[in-house]
Amino acid sequence: MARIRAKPRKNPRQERSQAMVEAVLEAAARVFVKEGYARATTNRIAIAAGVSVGSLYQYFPSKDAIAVELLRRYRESLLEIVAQRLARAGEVPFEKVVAELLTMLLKHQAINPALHRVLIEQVLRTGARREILGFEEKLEAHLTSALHAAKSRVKVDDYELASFVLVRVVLAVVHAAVVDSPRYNTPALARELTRLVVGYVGSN
Amino acid sequence: MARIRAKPRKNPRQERSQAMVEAVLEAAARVFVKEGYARATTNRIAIAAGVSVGSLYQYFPSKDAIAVELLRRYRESLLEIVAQRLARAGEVPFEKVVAELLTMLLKHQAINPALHRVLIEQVLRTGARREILGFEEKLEAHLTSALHAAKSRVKVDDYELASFVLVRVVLAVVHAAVVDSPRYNTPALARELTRLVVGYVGSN
Amino acid sequence: MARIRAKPRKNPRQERSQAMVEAVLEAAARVFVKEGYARATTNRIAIAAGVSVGSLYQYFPSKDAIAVELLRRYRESLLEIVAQRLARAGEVPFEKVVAELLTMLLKHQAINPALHRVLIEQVLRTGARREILGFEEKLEAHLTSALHAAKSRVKVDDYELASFVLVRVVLAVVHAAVVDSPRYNTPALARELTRLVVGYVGSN
Amino acid sequence: MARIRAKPRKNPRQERSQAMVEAVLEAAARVFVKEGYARATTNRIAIAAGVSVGSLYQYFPSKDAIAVELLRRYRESLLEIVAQRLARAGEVPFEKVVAELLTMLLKHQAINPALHRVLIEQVLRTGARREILGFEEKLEAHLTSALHAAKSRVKVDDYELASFVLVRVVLAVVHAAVVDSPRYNTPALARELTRLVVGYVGSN
DNA sequence: AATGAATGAGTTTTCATTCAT
DNA sequence: GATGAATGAAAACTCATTCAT
Repeated sequence: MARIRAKPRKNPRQERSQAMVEAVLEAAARVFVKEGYARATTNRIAIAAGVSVGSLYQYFPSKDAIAVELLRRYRESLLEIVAQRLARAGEVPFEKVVAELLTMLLKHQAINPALHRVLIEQVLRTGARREILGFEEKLEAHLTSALHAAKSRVKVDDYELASFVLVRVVLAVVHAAVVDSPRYNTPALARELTRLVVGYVGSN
Repeated sequence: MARIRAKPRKNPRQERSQAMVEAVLEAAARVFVKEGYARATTNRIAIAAGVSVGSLYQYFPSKDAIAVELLRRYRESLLEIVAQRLARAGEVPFEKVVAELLTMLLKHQAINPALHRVLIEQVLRTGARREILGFEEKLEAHLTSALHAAKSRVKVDDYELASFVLVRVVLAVVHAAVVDSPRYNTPALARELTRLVVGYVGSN
Repeated sequence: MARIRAKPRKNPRQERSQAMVEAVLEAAARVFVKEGYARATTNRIAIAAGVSVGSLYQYFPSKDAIAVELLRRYRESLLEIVAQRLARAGEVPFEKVVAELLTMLLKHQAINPALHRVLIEQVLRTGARREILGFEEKLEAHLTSALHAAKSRVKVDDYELASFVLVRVVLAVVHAAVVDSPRYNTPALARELTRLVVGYVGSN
Repeated sequence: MARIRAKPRKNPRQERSQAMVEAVLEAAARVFVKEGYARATTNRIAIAAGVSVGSLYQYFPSKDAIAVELLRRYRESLLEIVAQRLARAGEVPFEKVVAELLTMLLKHQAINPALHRVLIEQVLRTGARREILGFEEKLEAHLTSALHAAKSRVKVDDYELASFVLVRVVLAVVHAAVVDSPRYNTPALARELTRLVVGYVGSN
């Protein structure tokens, strides 16, 4: 009997592995946030993931490696989101891009600052700094490009400095609104931030 | 004739104790920043402070307690500085207050975001959340007052929302400039931020 | 044809765990007696047991827990022995039961008063008092029953008081003979004690 | 002005010292019983005694030394009491001596088995075994003498063995009644024990 | 002599990581 | 590969004892 699948299912091994990796990462994220990095023992993570410690170590060489991967993914997804929106900055009214981006971020679809906070210090101690760091810098680069693309509508002198400021500003407010003060996480905040940003980079 | 001490010697006990507490806190700050919280063992801190572990435990019941105290002091001093400057917001041109404040903060006289970063996650896991938390909220309260005082010159609708945004914005940029990207820690940044803030809260 | 295991192998996990628990308890008993409770560190016990400290803590949450379990077992086994002998008190001549019991105890098959002595003070400070305490009381209950069963041959008024006295008397003398003054641990002592007991509770 | 005291007051120094020693011993007894030997820190004892640790060490070279002295005194006083009563065994009806002695002991004027229990294990680990040990043996010696003195009225064969048994019997029951089961600490118990003892050593 | 802060060796305990099953 | 018991280095913390004041 012929197998019909066009795209043959992934090797069950790999599939299983992948599921395990995901399970561990999700569990780790939960445990890191709930217990803090120090109290999140590998055993606890393994249990939360429904696997054995041994299996955990099959896929991650160390506890830190889990943190690194978590941070990597977190940043990757954020970066992607932001880059996509900014890419349209040349075409669309600047204000709209900003408003959209902020609304998106504040919906914390992909944002988990509590996790981010737990991870950042640990990962900084790791050799993975290189790979991981430069997240804000990458965002800045995207923004600098976007500003250049919208040159005519923008009133900043130093594009890089402005990008630096803007990236930090937006991330900080978004993080704060998502993690510390959810009461401020409203459409009003998005409008306010948009006003701030537009007021800073340029009028129209 | 009895001799009257002009400067009555401080109680040597207290004086010595105080010196010890200070030594431990300073050493802890250094070690926390240099090694990270996890690797900053109480023994290491004690050695760095030039005292014995036992003495350390005489004054701090646990490693966490050191972190809590450090964070408390850090925030207290920052709060004081900011509150002082903001108190003059009614009299002086708004722009000037902002510029002064930012310049001050960026000179990181009293600012040590690296330490702050190390501490924040640890202390959040502690019972001291209550005492420690609410730092940003306090800043916000001061700022809200200042905005009210400068009502006529300010163009915001929601004073509290604006304070929330501004506090986070300024802290984030300042911290980033001090710890992540010292290359941006320039007078230009202070000017830029001033422009951002003034552009946001009001013209004159 | 399927092979049917006559002796289904015990779960290796459990088997191993059990062996470890036993090893730790035995080692702890030795070390407690030899070094005293205070000097019996968990590391010393672990080494004596031929396991790692970590393993020790896998099975016992603390040093005290080891002491508690040791005392529990000690008393359990003693209780069993005594209860068995006393159960026959109704059928057999009283004197014989007493003689047998004493002989048994004095042979210190199951008796280790040195250990008992080391443990008792420590365990009394523990939350385990409840579980552990009441050992003598249980013995008294057994004895009271036995005395009731032998009513006709017994000349005591207050069965409970008599049981209290007898239990303490016998335990004390046996312990003393085993641990303090082994020179008295002779058949003569068993005879003497029997005479004492029989003289006290009843003639025939 | 002449001082009139016939017995000049002790040197104030010595007096003070003596008071301090007593204070420490009393405090230590309390703390040992309440907290157990291990948890009874020298600082706690010093505080309980209302003196400084330094002063404590002025009079006792070590924590163990306190325990040793406490045990020494405890035994000394008990020994004295018992010896006094037993000395009259030749003159007075045996039953009366026993009854008196038991009544006295059970009134726990001078008896503190809880303390005794805490001390014994610790002191056994000390070099002071020699000085301290042999308490029961001394009691036995006194009793053996007393039995000899009352030879005609006594029906035991082996005086030493009988003394061994009796000392342990009485101490155990008294201790139990004082510390474990105060509900049995009644005149009835004294009568019962008297009956036991008299039944054992001899009729009249 | 009295004080109590300082000491640091020695404990208990944890937990990342390994490895026999 | 999966499992989870075993490991032991390393950490937090205690407390008997000392000693400068």
